[in-house]
Amino acid sequence: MSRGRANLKVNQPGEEQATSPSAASRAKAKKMSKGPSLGSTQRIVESITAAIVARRLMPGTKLSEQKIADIFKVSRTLVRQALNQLSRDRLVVLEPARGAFVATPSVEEARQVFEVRQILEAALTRRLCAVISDKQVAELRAHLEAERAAVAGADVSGRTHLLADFHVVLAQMLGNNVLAQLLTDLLTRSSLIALMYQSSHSAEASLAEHVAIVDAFERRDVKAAVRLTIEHLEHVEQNLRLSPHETDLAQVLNP
Amino acid sequence: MSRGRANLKVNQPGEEQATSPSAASRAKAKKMSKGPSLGSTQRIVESITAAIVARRLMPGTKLSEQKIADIFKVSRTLVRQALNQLSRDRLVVLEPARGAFVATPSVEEARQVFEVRQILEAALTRRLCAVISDKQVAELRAHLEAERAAVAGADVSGRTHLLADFHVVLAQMLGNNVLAQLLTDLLTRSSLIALMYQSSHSAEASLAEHVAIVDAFERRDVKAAVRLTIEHLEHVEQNLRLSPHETDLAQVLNP
DNA sequence: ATGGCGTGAAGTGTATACACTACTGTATTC
DNA sequence: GAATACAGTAGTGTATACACTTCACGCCAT
Repeated sequence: MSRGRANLKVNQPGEEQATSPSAASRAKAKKMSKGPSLGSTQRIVESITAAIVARRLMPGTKLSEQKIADIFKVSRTLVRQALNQLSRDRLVVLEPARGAFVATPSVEEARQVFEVRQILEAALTRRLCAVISDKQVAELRAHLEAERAAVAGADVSGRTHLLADFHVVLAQMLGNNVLAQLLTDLLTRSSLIALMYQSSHSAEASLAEHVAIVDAFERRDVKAAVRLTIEHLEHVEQNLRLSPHETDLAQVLNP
Repeated sequence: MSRGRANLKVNQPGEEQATSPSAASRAKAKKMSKGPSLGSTQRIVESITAAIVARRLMPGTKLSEQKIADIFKVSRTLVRQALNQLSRDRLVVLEPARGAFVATPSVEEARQVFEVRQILEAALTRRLCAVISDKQVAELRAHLEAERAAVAGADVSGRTHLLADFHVVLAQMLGNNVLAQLLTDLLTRSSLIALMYQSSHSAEASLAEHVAIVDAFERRDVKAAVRLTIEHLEHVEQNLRLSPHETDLAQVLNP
């Protein structure tokens, strides 16, 4: 279960297509058939990201370059590229001459991430509510149905992904790829934060709140939609065990 | 001037310190004296960033790995790392098997960047206005004085940097490093956009608007501060020559 | 017994070497 | 004469090799 096609694409649902029009047209003009060329290093990034979000790599874990290189059957060069990329996403921390470690976001950082999310998503909701179409509401309904199925099932990884994806879908509906990309990064960090501080916010509660938000969208009730969005984020944040588990040290070491 | 402390820190004014408490304490506990280790590849990133913002590297310019490696007297390895990092910052575009080019942000991307900036900075202004101290207002006054000096002088690069830095300083005053970092990235992209679409927004006008915003801060006038911030960004955006100069091709080739 | 110091191994940081892809210029054919 | 095919070349993509830092174990001294 280590290699193969185990990567389930946790990170960018929107990908970063069309950074520049020339690049897009050029890529489209040539061959868009061959797949493996795009992402030999990307594959590693996505696998590690998936492993972190799926709690198979705990915060603080050392990521040895050579070990990862052996696992993926590539050289350290590509692994280093992947780790650098993950470092930019704040999922791993690079300590000079010491190595790469799964990030251990601080309480303060967690607070800041959620503050920025609240800012971005409140504005996003406000703007989207003004321009959303019936068809897009229907798409959201479909997404909620997928969430419902995942929550009902036992696929923890897929559930987490879908619940987070809801917010990204909103950004994409606004048509702002820059915002969508930013939000994607913040959501990935949120996932790491949630698992590190053992969020007690149940998936059912998140789903219910998503439903309420979509209901507000359908009514074009801007006030309610924004309020529900803010409250949703507050609920998620408040259900974090926001005490640095230095306390674990006293708890773990009892005879 | 190759190594040592020659890096003039163009990009992150806040740096990314204290990503995790353990990392911070560890770095502090050991030796915080030796400097050169931090940034052999960072130096290249900052130099290229500075060159782009200073209009010494025009959009679309190819960045050959070997040439850059020769210039900085390093191997292609470090240059590739730097280009990857710049790619993540959207300052350069990496085309597979073709090379790295200075990014040519589309009109649509420019619009999106400014939309996100408006969202973030409006909220930032609103929140900061509620908690800003007299001492911080004084700091802003000092920053404005530095801007005034730069605008009066002939240092185009420093002027651009200071005018952009104003917005980052606001974010730092809020104490939200995540927001500050996000805004830093967006401002760098804004600089590229501004030079690419030849902004006609004068430095004097920006400075005047910054002064008006700080005045509103001093009065704790939230409404006015937010309005002035939004208007400021709208002015900057509206003064862009928002027509992709593909027209240049027809304009340049007439007999 | 404890604390400082040197030596070794493991691992990161950088450089170099090789493989393979994409472009340029030339020759060939219709 | 124009378009296509082909070979050479420049440059990227990846792997490997080497240098240097860090950590750990052990030794010696206090």
